[in-house]
Amino acid sequence: MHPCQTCPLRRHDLFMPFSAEELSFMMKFRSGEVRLAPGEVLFHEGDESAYFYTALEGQGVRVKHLLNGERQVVNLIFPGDVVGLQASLAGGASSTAIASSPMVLCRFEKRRLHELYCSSPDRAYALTWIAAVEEHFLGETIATLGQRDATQRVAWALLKIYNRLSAVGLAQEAGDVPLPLRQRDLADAMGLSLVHTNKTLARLRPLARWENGRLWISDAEALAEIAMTDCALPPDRPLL
Amino acid sequence: MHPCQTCPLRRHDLFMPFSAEELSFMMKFRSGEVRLAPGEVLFHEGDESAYFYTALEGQGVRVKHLLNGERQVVNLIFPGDVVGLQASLAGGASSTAIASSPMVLCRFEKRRLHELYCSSPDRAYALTWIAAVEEHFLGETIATLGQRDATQRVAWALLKIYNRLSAVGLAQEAGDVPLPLRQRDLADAMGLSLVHTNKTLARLRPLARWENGRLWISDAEALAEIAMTDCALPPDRPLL
DNA sequence: CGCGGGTTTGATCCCAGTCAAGTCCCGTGG
DNA sequence: CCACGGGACTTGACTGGGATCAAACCCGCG
Repeated sequence: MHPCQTCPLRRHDLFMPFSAEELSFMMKFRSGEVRLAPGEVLFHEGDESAYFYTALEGQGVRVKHLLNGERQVVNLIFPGDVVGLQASLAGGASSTAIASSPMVLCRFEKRRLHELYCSSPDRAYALTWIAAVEEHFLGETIATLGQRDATQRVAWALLKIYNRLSAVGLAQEAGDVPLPLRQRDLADAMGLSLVHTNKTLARLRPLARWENGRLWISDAEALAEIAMTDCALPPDRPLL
Repeated sequence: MHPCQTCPLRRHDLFMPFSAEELSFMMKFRSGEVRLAPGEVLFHEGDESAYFYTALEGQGVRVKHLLNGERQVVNLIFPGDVVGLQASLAGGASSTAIASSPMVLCRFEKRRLHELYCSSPDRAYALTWIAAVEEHFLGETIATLGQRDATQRVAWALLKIYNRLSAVGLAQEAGDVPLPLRQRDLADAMGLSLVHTNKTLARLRPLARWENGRLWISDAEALAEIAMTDCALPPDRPLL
């Protein structure tokens, strides 16, 4: 019994793809469990994988490599996330999945996906829903990379990460969440240099501290103010 | 009979979500046709739309608005694209869809989506597939915004646009494709200022020209060289 | 003819990338 | 036990790509 089946999973803030009920249903389709040590690779970009996964424990990153050797972290992998579904469907993984901390994942066979679509339309619908949520998030990331400066990007990322992790019950009493990544990972995710990311984190220190693999948010309001999350309505449109 | 039903639709370069056969099947589920004039809005971000669409003719953009008034163009809308599926599923549109040229779209009811999932698993599978492809593309966009400089971004965008449009048969004899957008749109898509986008386009003029709403590519190879599309394999991994 | 939206070009400034040290910490081996 | 080395983090100095400001220019249109 994994923590993710016992902790109160909710579709919180569009961040929790699977409910506990859904997860347990999916368990019938599981084809094994995968355990990764930090730095181990789940799949490489370009791989035509026969599997996709849901993350149960630990954290990782999905990265794309460019010809010049640069890395872009496309997304972080947290407990509850579905990983590699895109790769299974769209003919080859578009990114490499790497564990940042020890991970446990549940493995499913792409082959049986079609079976799932036939036998359980509701679950199939849920899978499409998950893809849609992912798409929503990637859109937000694009807006962040395209329009916000370094301070806003980092504030946005820290808030997103904190909310996502506390939504799956990983927040401790003291209000801190585990975040076993390197600053290099955050830098590559936000399209900033390592050095500048570091300096930005230093400036935000009064509002949020990230040390020893744990993240504290002391002033979420101020962070949100800085991050300037997108407005739901276009400026010229009357507010209701 | 719309051009998109007659022209040879293929799943080309991951860019053509619907085959002609699939499209005609979906036609049974259509609930009407939408025509938009340039500048008209299909849906606003935040809207809880009861519909989603496939684009048949014309082009448009999907934009996110930020609190400071900035715009981010998340994606372009071309004939064959599915629009608003994400909005239908993930509870509210994450972006605003606006027509750049006169558009014709086919409208579907979100309500009947579930029906589709029950009656035709294959089509349901195709829908998830479409979402996965979209996710793939957004990931590439993230890598572009995060890691590439202005010249690379513009070269990448022009190539993508050209390939996408010629894949749906919109290329003329002379090799030009229609691109009725403003430079402002490309700038907002690539996270660059309008001024700098313009200067970059000027520098790329020998390789690609974009005038009067039409785009010519004269040296695709050189453009690809500049764009440095992502490598399928991570650098440290043996090639096979 | 004048107006407004889109495009072009030049001049200036600043955010963030790059280079280069230096610190802290932990694991390894003499 | 301490010396050494390597990896992550920190900090300062310098530079440059792209943002910003400003002013034309080029249409189509009322």
